[in-house]
Amino acid sequence: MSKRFYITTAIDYVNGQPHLGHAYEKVIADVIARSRRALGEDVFFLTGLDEHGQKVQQAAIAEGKNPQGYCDELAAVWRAFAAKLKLTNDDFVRTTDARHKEVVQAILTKLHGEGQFYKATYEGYYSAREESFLTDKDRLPDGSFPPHYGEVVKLSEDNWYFKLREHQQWLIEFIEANPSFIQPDHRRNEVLGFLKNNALEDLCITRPAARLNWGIPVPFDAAFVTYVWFDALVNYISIAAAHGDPAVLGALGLDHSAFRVPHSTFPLWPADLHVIGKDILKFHAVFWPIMLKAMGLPLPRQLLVHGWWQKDGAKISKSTGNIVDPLAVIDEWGLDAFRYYVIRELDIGPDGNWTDAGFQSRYAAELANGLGNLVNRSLSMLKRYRNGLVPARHDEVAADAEKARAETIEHLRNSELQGALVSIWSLVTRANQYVDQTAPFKLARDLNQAKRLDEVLYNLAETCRVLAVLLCPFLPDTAAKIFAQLNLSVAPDKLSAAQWGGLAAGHQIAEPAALFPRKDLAPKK
RNA sequence: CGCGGGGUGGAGCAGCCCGGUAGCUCGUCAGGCUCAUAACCUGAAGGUCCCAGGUUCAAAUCCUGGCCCCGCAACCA
Repeated sequence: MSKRFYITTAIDYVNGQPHLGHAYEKVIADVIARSRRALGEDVFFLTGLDEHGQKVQQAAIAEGKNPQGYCDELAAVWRAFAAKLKLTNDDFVRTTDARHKEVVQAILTKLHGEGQFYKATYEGYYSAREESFLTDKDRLPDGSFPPHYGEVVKLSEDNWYFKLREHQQWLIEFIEANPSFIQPDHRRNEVLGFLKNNALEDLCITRPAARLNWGIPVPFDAAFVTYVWFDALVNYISIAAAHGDPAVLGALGLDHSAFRVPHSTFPLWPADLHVIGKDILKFHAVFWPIMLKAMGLPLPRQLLVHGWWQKDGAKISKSTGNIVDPLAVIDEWGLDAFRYYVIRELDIGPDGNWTDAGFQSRYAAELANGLGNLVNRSLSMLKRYRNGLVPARHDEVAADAEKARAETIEHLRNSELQGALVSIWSLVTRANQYVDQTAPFKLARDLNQAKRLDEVLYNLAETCRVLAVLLCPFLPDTAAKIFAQLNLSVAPDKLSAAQWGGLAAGHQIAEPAALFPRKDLAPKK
């Protein structure tokens, strides 16, 4: 079996409810996953949850639950969230999965055996209330610690460390030699600047079990559990191993029979794309490559780093209530409208600004009046003037459709999702102009123009079909509706199907219906 | 001098790397059309491209200095 296109999202920390930022990242990854399938590739799309750590343990206790039960409940919420977004993920990892723990422990055992870790004592100021060490950055200008930390005491603690330091130069050279490894470019420059101007500290990879027991036990030292990065980041390869990836299994000396998977080989690693937010860039661009190098595994091909959303020009914050609830938006406006807005409004990289007015504007102008109205008017005329029977093929709009298809494919190959939508909409605009220029509603009144009317109606109907194919990765529900209205039982989800001329003469279409119902403009609330 | 992003017609953005007619969406105004979800199409008005220097035949774009916003460093993608 040839290697699949392996794409991941960050795994979310199961410490609350999903919000806009989570939804955004998942939609990006899903559109890319669907695009790659549409381009004919085998895809493996992984998302999931990070469930260990102090905050989860505390939250569980605060609710009178055991941590696993607490995680199980939230995992159900997050799985439902993924389903609501219609993510086409092939697996859903939880870091409390036995399959994941097994790989984490195998890695720790291997690297420990190779002398990659050492134990050291850390001495610092410890806040019992926050259960964390404080640094000088936490101090107030007068040198004291803010009162919300409670009593701060000097404490020393043993932990295990991973030798990051010695790989610094290698990593700089790698990133410089592989400009596409971190995208967009300014994020790469940011990492290089950091690496060139700072000496890496070795990475603390444990927490004393006495202080934190909700974690994966360190196999060579029972007094410790694994601390976040050797747990969370590893999900990208633990799940590959669990599916029988030969590269990971081989590097770790594991046997695929441990995972009871049917595949003898299931090549996934290296990942083609890690989709992440800018906040975790350092961990993915610095810690993760060095961890992989130590394990003897190749690095992922690309980190695609997206920005953050603001709402109405201000930071999104639970505490101030300045939030966007993706589930509420989806319930009110539909999933595709949500997916469209976040991809169309904000290019992958910069920060963006969610406004309800902007959302409604794009819904009305681009979805309802642009795409929706085009499909509706095109199919309505075909229905009215030709009883819904597709006329003989005619190629007047073929060149424009082909241009949109070629541009869209090029954008999708480069994960330029916003650009792809712009290209698709250029065809929507072109088709609406075409209606105006050819005026089929006038041709219909003149029996001598019957042939010309046939030509125009074919061009419009076929354009609708091409649009539906191009939209599949972005707006799966809408694409399906257009196919249904065209009475095409099999949704052609491959971009090759967007080639002009797919509708057969004499084909009977179904009933047209509004794709994006107009909303009363009266603002709610 | 902690790091990073940004300041472009009324609003939101693209263009900047690789100088050469300032572009897009929304809004406004005028016209056209009536197939369609009061949708669609055409045209117009509207800009000191933050400021000041510099380089250049030519600067939104390159260089220097300054001003101002916003993130990260604090639960959060």
